Amino acid sequence: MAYWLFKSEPATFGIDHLAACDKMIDSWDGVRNYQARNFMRDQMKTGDRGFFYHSNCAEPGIVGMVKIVKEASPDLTALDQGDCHYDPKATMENPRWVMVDVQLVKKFKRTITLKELRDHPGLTSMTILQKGNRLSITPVTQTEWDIISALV
DNA sequence: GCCAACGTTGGC
DNA sequence: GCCAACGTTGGC
Repeated sequence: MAYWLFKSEPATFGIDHLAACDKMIDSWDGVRNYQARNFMRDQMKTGDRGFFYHSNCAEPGIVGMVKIVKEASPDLTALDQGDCHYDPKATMENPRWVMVDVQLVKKFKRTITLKELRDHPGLTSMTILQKGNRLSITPVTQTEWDIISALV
């Protein structure tokens, strides 16, 4: 089983949005970055776990845990001209982008803040903490997962 | 294939 | 709102 970190802006789609979904399941669509797409397409398996991270907000940090309940499938929002993630280069034959379905496992009682993550000596090599990192989906190691889980 | 210009991300 | 860092685009 692998571990991941899913970044999202709470103003657009936060953990409470996921909690409000039917069975607390939603498609992680709208990803328009090849590296992030490839993680979903090539590596994510049903049963994998992920942290839910809030970015671009007053208190950035990890706010909960999700699991993958459906592996990669075409992200059809790319074909929808009315969707804000519409991609004119996507076609039925080659949808170009994929999504996975995630289910909320747990909303944490508090936010594990970005500062807290940065200050932890065991997390210095975490991808999300590297300078200039902007990927919305990043792998998390077992060690990082365990450390962060213990902070909750 | 190079690379300048541009758009986006995201912490602060 | 600022701005550093990065990805994408498109002319050549």
